[in-house]
Amino acid sequence: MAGSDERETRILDAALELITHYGYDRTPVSEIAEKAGVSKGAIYLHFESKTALFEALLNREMNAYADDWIKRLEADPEGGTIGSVYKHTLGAVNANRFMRAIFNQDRRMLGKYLNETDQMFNLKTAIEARATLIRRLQEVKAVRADADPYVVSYLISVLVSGITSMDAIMPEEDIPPFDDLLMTFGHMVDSYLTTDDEYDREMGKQVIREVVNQYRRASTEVDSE
Amino acid sequence: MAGSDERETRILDAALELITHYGYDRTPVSEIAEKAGVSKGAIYLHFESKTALFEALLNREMNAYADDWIKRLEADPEGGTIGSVYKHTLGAVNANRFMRAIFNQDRRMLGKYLNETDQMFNLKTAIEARATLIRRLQEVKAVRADADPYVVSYLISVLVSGITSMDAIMPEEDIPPFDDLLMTFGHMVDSYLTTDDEYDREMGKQVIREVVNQYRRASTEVDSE
DNA sequence: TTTTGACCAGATAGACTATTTCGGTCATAT
DNA sequence: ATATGACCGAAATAGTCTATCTGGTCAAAA
Repeated sequence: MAGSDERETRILDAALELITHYGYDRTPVSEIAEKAGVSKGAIYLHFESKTALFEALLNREMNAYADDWIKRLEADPEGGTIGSVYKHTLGAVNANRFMRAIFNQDRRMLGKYLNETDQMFNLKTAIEARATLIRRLQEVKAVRADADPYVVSYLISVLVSGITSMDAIMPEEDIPPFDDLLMTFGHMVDSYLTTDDEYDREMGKQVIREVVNQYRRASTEVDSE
Repeated sequence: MAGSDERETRILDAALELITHYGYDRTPVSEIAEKAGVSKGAIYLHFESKTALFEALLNREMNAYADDWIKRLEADPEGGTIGSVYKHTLGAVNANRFMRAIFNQDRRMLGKYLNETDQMFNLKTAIEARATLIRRLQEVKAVRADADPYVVSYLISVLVSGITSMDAIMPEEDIPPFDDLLMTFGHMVDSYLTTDDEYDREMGKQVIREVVNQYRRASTEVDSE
């Protein structure tokens, strides 16, 4: 299977563009095929169903999002605090229209897929993953101990969701520049969660680096499976 | 006009119950009349149009919400910080289903009213009002100077909106208890914004008390106009 | 004067049909 | 083997007509 992988990519590319533009419901498989330059039947050689195709796309974009997140984190010279982790989470989510729709469970774009009984993406899982990081940072005293990890993680998720979807509620021109939101958001999280102790903060950075590396390893495994 | 005021109240009560339950579009004036125990014509003696009725209700609920907010603030022994102000904002919004829909611009409940070109409620105005308080607190150094009032106010509004509407996106059982959210939210805002200096904090409490009193006076004026 | 409810024009919902579109399959061609 | 596109049944959509309902008015009753 030489060009097969490349073709699958082309199909997913086509699906991504059409779905982000017209939404899941209004994107027929036939048009995905046309845009990808293959026959409709060929699509069913790669994917079991439209739902499966969509979930493959979701999987790919999820990894792309994670890679972007890591890249942002590593590029940040001041990165390493919990605030920066979430700051770049927010940045990465915002940069990917598809993932934005996923995190916000946007009906406009995801349409009938949201009716599927067991979606592969689950908000609670995402919140819990973030909570785990907070918990580990608490263990090394890089995050204040009296914060409830799940509650904090939930609030941060609310913020990420809210910030990346306020344009649906409010005219664009009343929304502050995204970079300002990013910065303030990071400061807010940091000043609430990060401890004052220099030593503990360094430990925190290490933990975050560990988690990032784990994440990177996990995502490359998935890619080559 | 003796019982007229009382009747207007009854009409608004009926409208509130029907609209919060069925939404603006699916609540006919005739049903409001029936529930209020008056004729349909009578409603048009009190209000120019369905829209005007709705806005009268909005006005009333806005004041009720403000009163509730003040009551919560005053009942809080630790109240007085900016965090407590927003904590009780969140509490008051959450307690009023109607205001929740307003702050979140909920299409389900507000229906065609959202198409009205100039609604009396404007999110930007609300955000700017909150920003003004932050600005005044900065003047007396009760709030850190490097925070951009509009951006901070915007983020807080996103949180308030998000927290009171996540149930649309997420199953109830995955959402932390509201009181936990309230507390953490308050702490977060405080630890980011409130300064360490004891004296400045006292000044801050005074400013907040002033604003609250102004607010109370303004709202009673409206009530008796 | 105050209140009512019959009344109106326009909007909405419902029923029903005709047509198109869609996800998915499979005989055929390459 | 691999890929195609005509084809299928189911479902959505568009179109049409009708009956009901809605916001708002106003002559008449209280």
